[in-house]
Parts: sequence; structure tokens; C-alpha cells
Amino acid sequence: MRSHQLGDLQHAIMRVLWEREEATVAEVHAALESGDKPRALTTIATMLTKMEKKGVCGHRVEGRQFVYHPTISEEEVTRGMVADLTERLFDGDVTALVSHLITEQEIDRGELDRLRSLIRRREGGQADGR
Amino acid sequence: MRSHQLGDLQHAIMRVLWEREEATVAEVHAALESGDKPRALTTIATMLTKMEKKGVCGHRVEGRQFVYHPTISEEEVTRGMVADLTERLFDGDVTALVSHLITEQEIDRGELDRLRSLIRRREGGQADGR
DNA sequence: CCTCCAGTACGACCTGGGTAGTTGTTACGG
DNA sequence: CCGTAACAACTACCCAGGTCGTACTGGAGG
Repeated sequence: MRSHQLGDLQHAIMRVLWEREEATVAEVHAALESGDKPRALTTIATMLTKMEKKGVCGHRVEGRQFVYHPTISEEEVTRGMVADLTERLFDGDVTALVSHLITEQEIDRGELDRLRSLIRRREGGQADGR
Repeated sequence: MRSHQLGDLQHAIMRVLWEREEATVAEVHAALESGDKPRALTTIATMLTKMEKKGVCGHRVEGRQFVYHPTISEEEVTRGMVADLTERLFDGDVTALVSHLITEQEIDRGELDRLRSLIRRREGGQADGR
């Protein structure tokens, strides 16, 4: 089961869909205009079409326009992409990734603190909730 | 500075190069034969050429063959790819990624323990050892 | 009723990763 | 001295992401 991989634009579009539950092409386009480099409306439309064919979203017809909605959850995608990276970079060793993050990447002291308590909570309560 | 992004095969090849410091096309090919699906020798050669043009590796001539070597470090690539993912999925919030990992991904109790001490070490001694 | 506009459908094109066949060159063994 | 095999170079594809321009169509307004 190759977890759905999304390109940059695809992921950006999905984020809009996840955030709003539903959105028209124009709405997605507008939402992406802020900050991002300008894109043609048709680019978004084309992308949405491809994404639907790919199974990551669907649409219903409302009057003349299509209202798109996600068919996969953000968690699903996030987990999948993180898992993929973990596989490629650390041979699937999640702990190695975490180690890398807290040693090589920039995390300030306050963050470390938060993480510590997060781990403690995880260690304590868990009967493994998956 | 857009950190060098590598495809699957490219990354696999780089791993061989990093591991051996240097390697001929045939050596890389042989190293990849184990476990991976069979690939033509020319595929590796082509890839190496493209990668060199991209600046991730170089080569010297030894007799009839090319001996390739990496020109970027594994750390560099790892950091870059992790950073990219962090950016895309968590808007650059490294802590959010770590949180995701220890709550959503599979980490057993022993691992958590190791992480705890890792954080402690990081918090205490750090004069930033990079 | 006819025009115009909003929107989708369709097709074109570019890039980069990946895969490999074909060609050309050259050192080496017979 | 010559054929062969080892190599690199070149060329050609395929696919997916991304980016648009253009065609088409149906409904709203004059």
C-alpha cells in the first residue's frame, strides 16, 4: 500500500480542502493566491481533476461549478509521507529520525522542555492506543 | 539555497558513494543489485551522469572507467530533506514533527526511554556541538 | 432570442526522475 | 594485427507534477 504521495501544489490544495471541508476551484485558487506565486485558475482546475483521478479528492456539482472535498485525511497523508521519509533516510527507524531532529535540527530549549513532558505523558498513560 | 532533493534511485546511489567514498559504475550497480529490483548497468551510468551535472557527485578517470565520489555530505542531504518535509507538513515547526512521531508513529517503550535521555543530554551539556 | 461570461474540459508543453537500447571507442588477449 | 569485450556517450522513452491557453457549453441579462 503505497501511501498517497502528493506534490507541492497538490499538498497545498489538499490543505485548503482539509481546512474548509469543501471548496470550489475559485475558492482554492483564491486561498492559494495569498503568499504563493500567482497561478492561473486553470492550473488549479487541472490539478484538481488529476487529483480526483488519483483518488485523493472528489466533487459534487452545485449549479455550474464543482465543489471539491478531500477523500483522504490529513493524518493519513502526513503519516504516509513521514513514514516514507523515515524509510528512505533512516531505514524506517523512527527513533533515528527523532534523534536527528533533536540533535541536528534547530530546537530551542523551551521546545525541548515541551518534548520531554510529551514523552513522559506518552510513556506513562499509554496502553498503546493504536 | 534549495537543499539538494534526491529521487529514490539517486539517494540509493549516494548512499553507496557515501559508504565507500568512491565507487565505479559497476560497483554501484552491484551494490544496488542486492535486494533491489534488477536494473540495467546503463541506468546507473545515466543516473550518475545526471547527478554529476546536478552537482551532487563528481568523478575521476581511472584507466577506462570513471570512479565517482560524492560532493555533498549525507548530513547535508538528510538535513535538507527533513527540513523540506518539516516545512511542507508542519510549516517548519520541528517540534510538531517530533510530536507527531512520538504520538502517531510506532515507537516502543525502550525507544522512548532512549529519547528521553537524549533530550536530557541535549538540554544539559549543549554548547551546541556542531 | 441572442450575446456574453463563468466555468469546466481538453490538450499542449516543460521539467526531472527513472529506465534502457544503441553507438562509438579503446585496451587487451590471442 | 585484429576481434572482442568493457565502458562511456548519446538518444529515446515513459511517467507524473505543474502550468496554461483554448475550446466548448449552458445560463443569465439585455
